[in-house]
Amino acid sequence: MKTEQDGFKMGNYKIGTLSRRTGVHIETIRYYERIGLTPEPPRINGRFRTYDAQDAARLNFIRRCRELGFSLDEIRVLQKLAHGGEASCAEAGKTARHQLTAINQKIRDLKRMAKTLRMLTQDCVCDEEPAPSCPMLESLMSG
Amino acid sequence: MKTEQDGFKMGNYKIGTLSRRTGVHIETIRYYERIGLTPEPPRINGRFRTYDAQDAARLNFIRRCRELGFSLDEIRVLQKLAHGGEASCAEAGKTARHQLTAINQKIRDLKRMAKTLRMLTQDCVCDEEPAPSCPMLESLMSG
DNA sequence: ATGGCATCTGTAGTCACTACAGAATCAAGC
DNA sequence: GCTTGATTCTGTAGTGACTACAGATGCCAT
Repeated sequence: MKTEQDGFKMGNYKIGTLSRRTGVHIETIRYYERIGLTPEPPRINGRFRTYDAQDAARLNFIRRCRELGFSLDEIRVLQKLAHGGEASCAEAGKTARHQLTAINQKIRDLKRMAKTLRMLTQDCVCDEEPAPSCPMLESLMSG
Repeated sequence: MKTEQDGFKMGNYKIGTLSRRTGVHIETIRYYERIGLTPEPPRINGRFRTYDAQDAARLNFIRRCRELGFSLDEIRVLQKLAHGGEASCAEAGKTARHQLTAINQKIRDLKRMAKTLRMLTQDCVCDEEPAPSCPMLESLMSG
């Protein structure tokens, strides 16, 4: 039976378990700590980091924000807002809409790139009838 | 009237002019040279780099490829292909189609991100009626 | 001769990780 | 109790594609 000892409280776990539970790499967890995005956790015997459910929740929050394309600096802000009362919500909404605008711009850019690539690869029929020079590469060189 | 002297041939120019003509930053031009993407140009008095129209064409090729999302390593390959005869065209086409696939995947990812953000910011009506906690941040923390 | 650009080299910073090396410690089986 | 393998530790360096200096030198016009 598990008991409290060595500063290891019930329900706490080490970095490997936290990593498995959140899907965030161990090195990334330590990296977040190093840059001050997450707090320094207590240690067992002054050595092994220990985490609890709250740490896992915070890390999941960070992971989901990353999946939405927020930068670590933006996540720093969002984390503060998450504990900041009423005024925070409007701020958070602003940050999110700003991010949405940036993403939409990226989508437009990528669509333009895809369109150009489709045209270039359409011109490039060298698979069927080998030419002395490639129309695609020509186009890239002189376009 | 301009004449040839000090190893500066007619029609050649220095890095600043090349930068202005291609829209590639001076530092980036030197960076490309350092990593061996472009050849080392001759120097005036063993000091100032000199370029000609061919260098400008190569740099424009690189810039256009970058605008299409190719990595510098891919561009290295494409450059070789551009001088490689018939077999090269099929190779170049393959590289381009590969790049197109990657871009389409990125577009899908970004669309998913945008959709989630739209939903989150829709929930977040705090601008109109301030709530004690933000639905968007709640969702990010527990979703 | 002087002032103001342009260019030079070399190094370090950016972002968000990722990948080690080398040491220490833990956990489980015998 | 001992061994073996997994885990964790610290610290540093690498990635990609630049970007930003510092400090020196040189070119050109007035």
